[in-house]
Amino acid sequence: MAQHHNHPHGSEGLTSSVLADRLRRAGQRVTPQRLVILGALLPSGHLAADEVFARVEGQLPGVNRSTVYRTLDLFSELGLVSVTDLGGGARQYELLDQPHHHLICHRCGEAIEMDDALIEPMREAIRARYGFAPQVDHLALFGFCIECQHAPPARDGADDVE
Amino acid sequence: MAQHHNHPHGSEGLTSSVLADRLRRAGQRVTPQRLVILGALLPSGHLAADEVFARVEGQLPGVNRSTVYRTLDLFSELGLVSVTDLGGGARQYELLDQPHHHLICHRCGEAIEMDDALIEPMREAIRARYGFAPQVDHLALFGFCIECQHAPPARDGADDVE
DNA sequence: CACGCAGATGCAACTAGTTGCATCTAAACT
DNA sequence: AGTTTAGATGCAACTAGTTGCATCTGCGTG
Repeated sequence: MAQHHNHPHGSEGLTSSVLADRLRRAGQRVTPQRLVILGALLPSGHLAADEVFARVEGQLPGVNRSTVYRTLDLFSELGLVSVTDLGGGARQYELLDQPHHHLICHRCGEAIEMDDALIEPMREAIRARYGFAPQVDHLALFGFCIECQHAPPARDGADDVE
Repeated sequence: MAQHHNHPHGSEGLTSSVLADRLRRAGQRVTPQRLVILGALLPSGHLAADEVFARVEGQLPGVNRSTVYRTLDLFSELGLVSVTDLGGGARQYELLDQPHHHLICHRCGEAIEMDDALIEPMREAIRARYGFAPQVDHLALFGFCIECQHAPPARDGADDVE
């Protein structure tokens, strides 16, 4: 019900120029393609690579799909965007501001938003134990929601669960 | 009884018939394809869908790739196998016995094996807070390993890391 | 402000994964 | 055993994502 029009973990404070700076500081080149792709991600929440491509092509005809993929990949490695498989066929890309996470029900498909505080201890523990610095900004954990936990493992017949 | 002699998180104790039972108990049909696919996963660790397909086809000529995908998908939902994107192009499927996890370096690609104990608290917290039962048996977390943490974000030029 | 070149892009062919539909079959019920 | 049917499979066309290579360009250097 409560559809948040201002998405709760958006990127309100970010602008293209700030992002260009982040690119430059990371030792990466600032190209028109990269700026437009970044711009395409600014307004909304999750976007599939194809949706990004569509927006980008509108602004910069001739860009190639592989450039979009490669750039999204780069941004993900730079920690600028998160890549998440929400189980809906295509991975979802999102400009990263506030870390947030999803719990996705294998049975009914419901996605619950999860507080980052719940994974912070794990981050710490990993850092302490392995010296590894995890970038866990957008986790998708699959499992069963409270309603489906005791229901039979139906898949798309989707009996009377609602 | 030794827990594991060969691979550290294998499925030594499992046999086809046990797995067939698990299928049946879950209200799923037991078909030759499913048994062969299960069997293909028995011996080794990670397997890409395509490798599974190759093995299956050897035993049961005529099986279709989509059957393999659909079946692996089903098994994952039943909690029989884990699906993990290790960043190497194709997702890795593995018969699930001991939960285990990987820390993968964005820069050098190294994969560290992570103790399940580090994520158990998160599981608990999620259960307690949301009533959601997460199935986190094979997590892949990306980030930077201790060596690469202070190195420049090079990708495949792979300059002289020390 | 021209030059050089590491690195970014475009292109095309490829691999990986998904889906709608017709047919077939496991298993429930006579 | 024979019948029935929900659900599994095969097929084919499709979407999603990757990669090698030739060309182009951002940006550091003189």
